[in-house]
Amino acid sequence: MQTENKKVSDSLEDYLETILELEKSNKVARAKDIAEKRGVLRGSVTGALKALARKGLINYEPYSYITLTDKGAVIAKEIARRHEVIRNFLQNILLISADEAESNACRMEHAMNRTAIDRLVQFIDYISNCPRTDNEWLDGFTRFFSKKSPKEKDCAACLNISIKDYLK
Amino acid sequence: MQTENKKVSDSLEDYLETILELEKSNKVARAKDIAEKRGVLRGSVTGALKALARKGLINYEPYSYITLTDKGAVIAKEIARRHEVIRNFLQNILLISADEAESNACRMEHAMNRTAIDRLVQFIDYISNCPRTDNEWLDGFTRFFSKKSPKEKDCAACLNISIKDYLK
DNA sequence: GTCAAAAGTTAGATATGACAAACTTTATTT
DNA sequence: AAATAAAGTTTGTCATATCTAACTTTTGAC
Repeated sequence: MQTENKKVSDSLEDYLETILELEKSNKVARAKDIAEKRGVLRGSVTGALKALARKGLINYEPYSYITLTDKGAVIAKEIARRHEVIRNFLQNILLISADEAESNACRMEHAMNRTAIDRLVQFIDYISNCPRTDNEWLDGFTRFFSKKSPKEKDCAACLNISIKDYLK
Repeated sequence: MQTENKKVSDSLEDYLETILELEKSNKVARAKDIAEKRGVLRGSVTGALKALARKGLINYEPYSYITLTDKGAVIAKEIARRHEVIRNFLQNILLISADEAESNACRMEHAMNRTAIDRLVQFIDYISNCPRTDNEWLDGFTRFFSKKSPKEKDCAACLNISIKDYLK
């Protein structure tokens, strides 16, 4: 099977991600479920499946169910990882609503490359582990963008809370 | 002039952004310069210009130079703002190289909506103003992802530096 | 086992966006 | 002002991605 190695389009990346999700929930993916999840018609799915099969990313024969090849699974998991990292950042650090975080992540996952995602992971990790950026700090961000308290309070006192917490 | 109000595609958004940049540097945009900046052929630009004119986003007559309409300028500036916010975040907070920050921002600017961008602006603002997340903290992030010092030092001492700085 | 429904495929249409190459208009050189 | 170069346009082609509607295969109810 001669596989095409050209870049996978955003659309095909989405199909791979959807197939991975269906494999997880249903063992196997069917065209109808892919169409439903992606919000396209069944007819559109067939073309995408042919393209993915040509590239060696899915196991597919007409009228069969669909599974990811090893190569396809690598890409699907990478996209799913990006999605989750971005969603988590938007929702838990930027404190954006779940819906908005989800829809932005869906688009951003195709726009950020590995370098950017990996560094974002480290950034989230750093924020989560550095005592400076603890819950006090995140709560401060909520106040900051809610403008509930336009003037900031005593920052030294705030910092001291974290020192005490850390020393405990 | 009957203008189409459908959503502006990523590609057309890029054209608007490019035209804005050329207006800034050259007063006016010409097809050849747009083609160069966007890395497409001159022939491709003509089609895009027609589409933008149909939507009432640029002033354009065949063989003329190009300027943004008020409506086009609003969109162009919004895209340029997104680009700059994202680039700044990637480069100055995530500490990604200028090149990588730029190329990621180019793609992400189409993927993030206003809600996400506005909150990111506030986040950058908060980081820049909270004494907890000062230069000490950013330096710590560099060490963190460089793994130059796998074990963290005394966090209480580190926090104290910021308190002293803040009280000065 | 038959047959209808569900799932899947095919074919033709539309829309976008880019390319190449020929062609036209505008600008520049002399 | 004519010739030439540069800029802009047109036309035809290609690739992607979707839809609609007709058609085929598979599945499940009976």
